[in-house]
Amino acid sequence: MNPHYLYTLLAAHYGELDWWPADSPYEVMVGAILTQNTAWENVEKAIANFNGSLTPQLIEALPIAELIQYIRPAGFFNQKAVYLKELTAWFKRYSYNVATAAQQPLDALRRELLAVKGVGEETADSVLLYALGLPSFVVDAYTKRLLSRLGISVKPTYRDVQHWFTSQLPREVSLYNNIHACIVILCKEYCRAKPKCEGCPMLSNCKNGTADFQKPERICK
DNA sequence: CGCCAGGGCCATA
DNA sequence: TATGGCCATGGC
Repeated sequence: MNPHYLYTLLAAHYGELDWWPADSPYEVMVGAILTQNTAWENVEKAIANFNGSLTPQLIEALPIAELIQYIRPAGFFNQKAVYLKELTAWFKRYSYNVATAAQQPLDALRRELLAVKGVGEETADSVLLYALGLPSFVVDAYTKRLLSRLGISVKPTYRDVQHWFTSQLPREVSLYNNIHACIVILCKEYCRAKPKCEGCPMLSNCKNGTADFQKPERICK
């Protein structure tokens, strides 16, 4: 199993996606913070509280106590309110303009983001890839779990998993975007902590968490 | 009732 | 550098 083949399998079922459930790049950034260890459905409730007026100007102006009320459904609201303020302050360096920000070198931007309180590796890469459109590969809990269930022996650290993909794939935004998108969509349905395997194109014999992915060769042609 | 969810910070060794 | 406790809501 290699990343190219894995992607072939995923794309065969989910196609070419241009993904991240948000209406604007800034909403991607907000979603990336709010979804930290949180069910996406709760993030949607929080974002809906802004009634379509979720802008960096609003978050900048909003007192923390009020911001907390907006994002309450997403949990961890005391810290996340601060994190949203911090990330928004970072974005302001580029006049709240993703095209301006994206002109900077990728590695410099990544270091900047990692220096923002509340932004770790996954959040940084999500912002770079899905908000700025830069080729930074995103690794999340689903990605690690998928590789584990596939029986792929990679040390489950962010760097090692990321390297497993990027060292063997072309450095392309659309490819990075689609791989992570397919993994999230597949895993939301079938690769939770307690897997639900009926109908999964890649799983078989899942019994109460001990399940493993079927040899993909036997599933996809 | 308990487990889980698209992490990250901070204290400690 | 590598663990462990902590943060909090809502769905099941």
